Amino acid sequence: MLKRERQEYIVHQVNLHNKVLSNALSTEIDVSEDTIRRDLQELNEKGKLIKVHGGALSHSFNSSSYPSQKIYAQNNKRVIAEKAANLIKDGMFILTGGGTTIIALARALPINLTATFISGSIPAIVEYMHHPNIEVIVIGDKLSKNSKITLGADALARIKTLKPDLCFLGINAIDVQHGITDSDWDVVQLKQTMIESSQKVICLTISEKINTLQPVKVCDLTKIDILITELPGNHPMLQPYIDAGITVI
Amino acid sequence: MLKRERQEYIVHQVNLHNKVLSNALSTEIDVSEDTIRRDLQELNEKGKLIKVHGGALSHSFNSSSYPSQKIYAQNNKRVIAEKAANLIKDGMFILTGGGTTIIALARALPINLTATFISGSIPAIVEYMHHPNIEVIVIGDKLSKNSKITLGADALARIKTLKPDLCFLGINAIDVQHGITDSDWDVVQLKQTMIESSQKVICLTISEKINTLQPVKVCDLTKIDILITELPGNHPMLQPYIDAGITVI
DNA sequence: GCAAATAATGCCGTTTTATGCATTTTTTAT
DNA sequence: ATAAAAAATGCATAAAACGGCATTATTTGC
Repeated sequence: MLKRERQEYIVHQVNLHNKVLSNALSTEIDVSEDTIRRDLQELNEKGKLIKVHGGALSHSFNSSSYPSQKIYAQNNKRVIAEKAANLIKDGMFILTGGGTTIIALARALPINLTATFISGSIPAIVEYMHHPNIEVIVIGDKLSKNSKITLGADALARIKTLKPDLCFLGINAIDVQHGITDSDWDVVQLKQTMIESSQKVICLTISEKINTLQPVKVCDLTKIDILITELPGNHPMLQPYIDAGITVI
Repeated sequence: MLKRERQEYIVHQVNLHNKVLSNALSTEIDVSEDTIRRDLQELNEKGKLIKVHGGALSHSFNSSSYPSQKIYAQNNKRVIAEKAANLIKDGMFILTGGGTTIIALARALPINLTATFISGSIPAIVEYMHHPNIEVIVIGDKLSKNSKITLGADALARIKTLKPDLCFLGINAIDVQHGITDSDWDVVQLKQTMIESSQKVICLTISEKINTLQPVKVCDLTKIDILITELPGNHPMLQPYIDAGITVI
């Protein structure tokens, strides 16, 4: 079989099955694995496929191009995301909610982080999915169109069975008197369950939402371990929360 | 043998077999390999064939199986997706797997379709999410990086509690003798469970995968209700499946 | 028809390419 | 952590390509 012919065959197989294994191709075409490896290398350089350990993947299936929607107050959220990402260590189990701040966090994660992320937020899951060493556990249930997160009894039940090391929550309103509040009943149910399950609760919010109030109460400040905003931890606006026993970063 | 005559013979052979080997031609026509090489060189310059190390390939072989093949397969999948989309009526409960064909189906859905889609495939969910009147139920579990679908005991258990009207499966190999087969053990478990739960099973595949075999068996043909390919339903290749009692579209 | 010019072909030494094998290094899975 | 699998590296070999050159056909002009 001619080299070119063989390479055409490989590309065809990749496009057909989305992936190929080097050893399978080797026995199939009856050439050494070295030859296959060199073929994959060349085809990879030509951009015809993506070479990975043990085989190759089709370009189309892997490079999922989801339009990364613009995030309001992007810079502030990136600051927050980086502070939050620093708290995550290899091997941790991490539960996250949804919202743009959490997506910013997902994007700020070091590419080689080895951890397990649990979430029902589709946009967040898409981000986690792109990290090779992150295991993703999807919380299933009915998908809420507004928040793009799964909400419902199933999701609650599943979260109750977990004991993650950290829980990251994007919050919509926080106030010394009323604690954390939100606007959507179902989302509040979910957040409450997440808070109860987790060993450590970390709330993320831009300072705009500090000292604001929403109709439905999530929890008191005592349930929160860490609060992250884009402001420096010693900013006067945050002092009341430090006084309430929260670690403010 | 005249030069012109010889070159015409070579072109003829290339068009007939899609490839020729220099040494074969040399012994066949009984001229030196140098002559053959020079012939191939000239024919290559004239665009009659593509010269490669050791011989030559027909132009059609190259162009049909390389860049346009992708578009070709894409078009086929769109044809399949449209046939499949026609089966979906307002109000239905629909369970879908993962894979590129299913994503093509998700994209082919009418924008105002009112139905409930259940899936563990993240790319498919992302598509469903964009339809305002589609309710999405996410099947949760550990996310498989390769297939971008949730796999595991939880997913299986959840699916067993459902009785969807339709189940759309993208399949990787189908054969009259062995039924549907696939390459990944966990994916097979999932597909089996989906098939058992559903009232009607619809398999989607490009015709290239018809009459092919993979190592792990999913189910017999008897479990399938409808088979959709890009070919017309009366194509001779599909007759055996019609004989097996499957509705072929 | 014949000689000169031109083209085609085969041969040969050199260079390039393709491939497999052995060894070391890296990655992956358990 | 450790063992197995795969990748990278270097090397050897064989096949093929290349370019020049000699020989043989073929054409062309007279």
